[in-house]
Formats: sequence, C-alpha cells, structure tokens
Amino acid sequence: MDTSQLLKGVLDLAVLAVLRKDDGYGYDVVRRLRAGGLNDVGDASVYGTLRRLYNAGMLTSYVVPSEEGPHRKYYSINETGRARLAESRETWRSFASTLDGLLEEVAA
Amino acid sequence: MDTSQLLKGVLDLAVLAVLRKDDGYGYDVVRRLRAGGLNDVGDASVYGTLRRLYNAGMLTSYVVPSEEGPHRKYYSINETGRARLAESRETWRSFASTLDGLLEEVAA
DNA sequence: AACACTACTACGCATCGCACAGTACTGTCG
DNA sequence: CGACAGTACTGTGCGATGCGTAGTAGTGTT
Repeated sequence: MDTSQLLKGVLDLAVLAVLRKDDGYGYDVVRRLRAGGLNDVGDASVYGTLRRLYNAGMLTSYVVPSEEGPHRKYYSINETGRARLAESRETWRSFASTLDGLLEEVAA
Repeated sequence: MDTSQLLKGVLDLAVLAVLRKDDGYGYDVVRRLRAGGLNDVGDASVYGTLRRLYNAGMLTSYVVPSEEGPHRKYYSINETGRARLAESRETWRSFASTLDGLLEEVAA
C-alpha cells in the first residue's frame, strides 16, 4: 500500500508538532516522527519540509557546530508557526471526522 | 487554507465508500461526497478518480442513456474494489490514529 | 583502509487533486 | 425563440509535495 500520499499536506503539521516542545535539527526530527509512528517518512521529505516552513517564516534556525559529527542546523518554532500549527490541527480534525463519517455511513 | 492536499490518497477511499451501497455516475458521486462534508472536492477530481479506479479494475461501468439530459455512465464496485476499500480503510484508520498520537503528545 | 553512522543539500520524478475549456443535451424564462 | 442555467462527461496541463538517489562531509569503529 501507498501510505506516502496520505502524508500530503500533513507532514507540515507533523513537523510543527514535534518541534513544538523542543527545537530540533533535521535528522532528529526524522527520528521523532518515526518514533511517533510515521515509520515510512523519507528523510528528504523532512528536510524539504523544514526548509519550506522556514521560508514561510514559521521557523527560525541556528547552526550548532557539533564536535562529534557534522554541524547541526536547529529549527525553532515561532509564533507564526504555532498559529499555523493550531490552525492546521483544526483543519485536520475536521477533515478526519468528515472522512470517518463517510466511512461510517458505509459500514451501516 | 489548503484542504486539497489532505484529499491525496483518500479520495479513492471516499469514492469507493460512497459507491459501496449503490451504483452511481460521476455527477452523482460528486454530490454525495459534498453532501458527506467534502464541500471543496472538484468535479474533475472525481471523474479522474473514477476513471483511475476503473482502469485499476475496481469498478465496472455501464452507460444509461437518459431521456432527460446527457447519458449517464454508471460505476459499480466489484470484489476487487471492495477488498481495496476495506484495505484502504484500515490504512486510513491506522494513519489517522498515528497522527492524532503525535498531536496529543504535543498538547500534553 | 573500509565501512557505518550522523547530518545536510540538491536534482528530478511520480502522484494526484484541480482549474479550465470544450462538448452535448434538456428545460426555463423573458 | 434565443439566451441562459443545469446536467453530465472528457481532455489538457499545472501546481504542490513526498520521495528516490546521489553527493558532500565529518566522526568513530573494525
């Protein structure tokens, strides 16, 4: 099956979600998402999403040179990002319940 | 906001769902989906999805010439389609609860 | 020296919903 | 009766986005 299509438009939400508590860098965000159950998420998708959110002004970023490996580009959610997160969450919930409704009718 | 991306990979499921009870033609399926809450679904999307599902062997079709308007191309779900519906529904439920989980963690 | 792991970037592809335009038929209203 | 709205379908092309793949670069392990 193709779970990748289901991520469309939702990966933004998921990334914002895992960043809400603590700042994170790309590789770390990937791990958090997978730990959260999104096992199939591609790393390139996450890096791309981070850049998109950053360009959209929802994240700030700062580089931390690591002494044990390559540098890490940390991303931090700002107010715009939080607003977007709240908004997207509502959109998601509404959409999910609508679809569940359609599926329920079928089962009945 | 952009609800259209959320439909990705789910419109198939929704279309199969509304066809499960009764056969339907394109224009009618659009109405059923909108009545079910998917207000923003585009008609071209539905027609395209119907054709895709048909080509994938999940629907059969027959034309009914209407005496009051253009002909209607009815689509009927078959066994393959039903199997796909059940499968996709499970995929959806699993995915949705995973994402809800990620959002819950955030709220906590 | 070879390999694995971490960490990021960049290119190009595939999917899929959608806007738009076009065809065609029916009924209604001025 | 002519213009318009509603019904019903088809086809073209676009845009957003997740992903595969490759490349770069640093560190540690065997």
